[in-house]
Amino acid sequence: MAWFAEQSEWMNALPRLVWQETRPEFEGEITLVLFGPAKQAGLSPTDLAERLSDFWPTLRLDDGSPLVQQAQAVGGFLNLSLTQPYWRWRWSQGYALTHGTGDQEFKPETIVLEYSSPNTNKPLHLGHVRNNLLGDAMYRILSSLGHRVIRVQVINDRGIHICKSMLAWQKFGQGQDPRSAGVKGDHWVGQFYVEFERAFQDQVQELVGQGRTRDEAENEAPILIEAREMLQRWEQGDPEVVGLWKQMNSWVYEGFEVTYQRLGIGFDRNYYESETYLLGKSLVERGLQQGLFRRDESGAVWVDLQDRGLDSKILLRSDGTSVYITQDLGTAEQRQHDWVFDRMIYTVANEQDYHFKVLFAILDKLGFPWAARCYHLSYGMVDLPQGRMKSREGTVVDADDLMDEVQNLAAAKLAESEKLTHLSGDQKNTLALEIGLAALKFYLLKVDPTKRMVYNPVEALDLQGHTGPFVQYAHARLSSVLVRALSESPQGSTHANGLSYEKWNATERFLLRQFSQWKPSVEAAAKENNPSHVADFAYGLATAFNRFYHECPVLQEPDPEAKAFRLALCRQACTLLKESLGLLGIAAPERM
RNA sequence: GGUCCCGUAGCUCAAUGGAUAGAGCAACUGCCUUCUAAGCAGUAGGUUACUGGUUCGACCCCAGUCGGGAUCACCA
Repeated sequence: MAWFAEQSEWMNALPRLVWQETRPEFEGEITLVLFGPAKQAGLSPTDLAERLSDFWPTLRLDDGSPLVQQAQAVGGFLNLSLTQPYWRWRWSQGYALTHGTGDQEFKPETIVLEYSSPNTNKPLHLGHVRNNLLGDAMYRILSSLGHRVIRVQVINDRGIHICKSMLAWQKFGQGQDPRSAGVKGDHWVGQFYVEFERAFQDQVQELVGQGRTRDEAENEAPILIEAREMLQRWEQGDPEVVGLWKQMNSWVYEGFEVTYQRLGIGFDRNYYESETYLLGKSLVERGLQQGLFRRDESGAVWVDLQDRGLDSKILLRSDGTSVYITQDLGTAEQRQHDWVFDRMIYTVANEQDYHFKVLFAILDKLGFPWAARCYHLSYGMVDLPQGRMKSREGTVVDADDLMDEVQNLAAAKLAESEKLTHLSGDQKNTLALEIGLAALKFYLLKVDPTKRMVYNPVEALDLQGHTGPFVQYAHARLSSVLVRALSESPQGSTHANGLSYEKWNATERFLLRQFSQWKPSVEAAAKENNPSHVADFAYGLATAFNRFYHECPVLQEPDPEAKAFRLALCRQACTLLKESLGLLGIAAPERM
């Protein structure tokens, strides 16, 4: 709306003009909030509106037609109705994200985007699913605006946790593998992690029975000592242990890959902790030489961040081994080396807010100029209606089970429908997954990521109302109209834009107005790292279309101009629904 | 205890410091002989946790109180 300000010197003198969408209950499309400017000008809002009344008619489009049809002051608000020529012009400009007006200041960036990053001792669960969907949606949103986005994850493949699974497999696995046992690889390895914990707890109980304290028992349990020995042998490169480690991890990766594919997400590069932790150690050594860190009497290395309002943090243990944050330092530098990124985004749950403050502070202390361009995309935990997920109580929602559930529900709905009886079994399965995933993805993405949320299975599986399938359904109805139109008239009116039609009704105009929200919604989502703005757009457009569909016949419309106009509205609505769903990683089936 | 986050309809969530705080679910009314009823139209549901402050204007900003969560490991 820059052209308003450019038109008038004295309007330029009024700072901080606030524009907003006119609320539906008032006439007009765009509203100028007059309170602030009125105060600056020493006028009452009504007086200011009066002074402005001569101004609006002077605004013209390039072809000389008027821009503002009517300006109506209501209290401190000035509601402007824009002319049909404006909307027609706006529509003719198209709604593409990467072209068109206002792009002068846009600079494409190289963005490293980390998400998922699971441990390799357990299958993925609901929390990972929120993480994955957020990361995937941000990838799609940032890419759609023209950025180069590199999707990465860090694989925590090293450490005591994986040794526990390895040891339990040696003891209880009876030489079986996922294939022979008929279990998905990540679940298979997860089972042995649980087996380990069980055996460990049994041994602790026994030791406590023999008179040890719980702390002593937890330190002395033979199976834990064995696991620690295994970790040492791994660090020394013992071929047998390393071979087993590779085997276990490959089973996990196979399992993860199946889950990722079904969920529809992927990565451009994996960073393995086992490959970057040494790099982290050398960074710490360098900082030590530069006097940025200090070594205490026991030999442990610390960084003091009290000058930045943070505490001291250990970087290397007294035995010289690295801790969690050490590998993050190394991985970060490796990524800057690999991609020379402008920005790096870490999609990690908000329980690690402090960890990332510390990480970025250390990177800054080490003198990396890009440290300030690292960002923690922090998201809230997913709770169940009865509270937090707890593995001990068996309430963890498994990602694969979750997808089965949503697919089965959608399949049941399809089976009772009489619309799609001609589809094959495979086609129905694919469609059921697309619809089920739409429900799941939309449910998780429509919420502000920073907020803790509740996953209620009953609501998440809903296919009606404020849901993904609702939006898909609008798209399917549109597709159906467009297919029929095409078969009616293969080259004819389907390509006319209907722009000469002038008798728009309120419903048509409202639908057209929605289109203009597309780019602002995507830009807001990118700026705030919040895909819910895109979900909002999709839902709002679907709602506007449903009303239009109900009130305005398209194919039966006798007036050819009106029909062509409505068909053009349908084509645009269909495209934008599909694209907005696409940015959320949701399929847009043509029938359902 | 220190630090950080959160508290909006019965439930789940919206609302760049702006108009009468909006949706969906659940409840209740209507609408399929008409392009897909996974839809549309409507009714009902609120002291935005509480108390002050700033402002022409506060769910939003500030202070305090209460309630919930996270974090403060030589765990990852």
